[in-house]
Amino acid sequence: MLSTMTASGAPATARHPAPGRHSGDSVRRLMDAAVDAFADKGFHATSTRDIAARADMSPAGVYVHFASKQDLLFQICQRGHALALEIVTSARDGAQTPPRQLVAIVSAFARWHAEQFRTARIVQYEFPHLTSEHRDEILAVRKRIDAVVSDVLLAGVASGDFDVPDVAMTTLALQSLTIDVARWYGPGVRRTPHAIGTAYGDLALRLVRA
Amino acid sequence: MLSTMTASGAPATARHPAPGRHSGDSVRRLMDAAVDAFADKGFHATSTRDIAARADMSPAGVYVHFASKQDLLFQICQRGHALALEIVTSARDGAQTPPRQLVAIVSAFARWHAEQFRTARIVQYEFPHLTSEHRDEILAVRKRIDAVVSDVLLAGVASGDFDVPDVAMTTLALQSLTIDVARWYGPGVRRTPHAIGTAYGDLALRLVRA
DNA sequence: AGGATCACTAAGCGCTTGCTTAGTTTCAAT
DNA sequence: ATTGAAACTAAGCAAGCGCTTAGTGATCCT
Repeated sequence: MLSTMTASGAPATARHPAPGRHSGDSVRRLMDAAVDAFADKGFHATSTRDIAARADMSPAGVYVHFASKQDLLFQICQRGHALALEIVTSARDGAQTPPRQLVAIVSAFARWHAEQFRTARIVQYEFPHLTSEHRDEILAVRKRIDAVVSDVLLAGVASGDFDVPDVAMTTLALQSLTIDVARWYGPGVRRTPHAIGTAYGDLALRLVRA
Repeated sequence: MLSTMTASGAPATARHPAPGRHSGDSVRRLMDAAVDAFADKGFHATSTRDIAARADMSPAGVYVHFASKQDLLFQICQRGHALALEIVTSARDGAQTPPRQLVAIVSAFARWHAEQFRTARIVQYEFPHLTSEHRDEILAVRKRIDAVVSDVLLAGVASGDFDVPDVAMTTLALQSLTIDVARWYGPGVRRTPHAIGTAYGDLALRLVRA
């Protein structure tokens, strides 16, 4: 994993993926630190010195592993979107009928947005700050996530399980429901991510009048 | 120094601005400029020079009318939240039964989030960057908006019009639906704000199984 | 042992930031 | 005509920004 494709001729990952040393550890610590900082204060309000300090490193240490602050955001977004797509597709594949698939998708996705709300917040709200080149790459993954939901809706309409006058709009609404969890969820919310997932699965069924 | 005869905006000054000079015009131009900039790039990525330039003013001119960049954000948030509350309450007051009230509220609110998506984006996504003092003041208005929706749901459950197992969660979900419009709407979206409002009114009814 | 390569830091460069200061212009009220 | 207040600008300050450079010590490969 973590296939690093640095944009310019910047430092890439080691040729020897040697399991020795603790280099992979630093990459992980830096990404975790950046996720926390970006989710907390936003990309532009976070300084590279802030990220370095959270990872117990000097400011220059960041640039051993990442080409730039933007590169950090990009790799977090990439990893987050890949994870989101995986969650949605495997939720769909774990159920057979469209109604069950819809519930599985929405509840798993809502749960993820609560459990990993810091990553999800970056994925949903900070990714527009990427350069257009990187943004386009991410947008392609988002389209695939969208298509998974949309296809289940279409299948449900075809099978007569769903009553949906406007599939595109309902897809958007379902996404809104789950995505917005990352905005309002945080430490201090009394509901568990699991309970949120269950409740949102029910709400999704109501939206399609199953 | 050419700015005395700027050809931007309205052609002529007001005939008789009774209360105080033509300062209200500059305040408005600055707030409009800030709304555009904040919505486009985010609060922290926007410089005061950027705002000043969009308002055809020198960087120092901003500080004649606003104490700081944060003050600008605060006043935009304040005005935006006041407007949002007004839209929601007047939508409720324009209808009699809970189902009609719910449709009126959700469709008006969704429509506003599309029509004024720049202001709405700041209201929903940039206000956390306020200082905690200012943030608390804004949060009080948000609670009142929430209460309007929640009360209609409770009334509908009491009257037997709605079937809602968890009023708090459904209130949250209804807010998510409308708020998220500000995230995805923008120039280029083919649906009109009015059509979005109508569609979202229908979705709201489905959520409460009316 | 010697050399290359790595992760990492101290110091700092050039630039932009939010905001201030000192001064000019405009204009209503004297 | 003079005053006084207000709107506005040119210039610039201190601080913080992203990122680079030069160098250090540890580890690996002959």
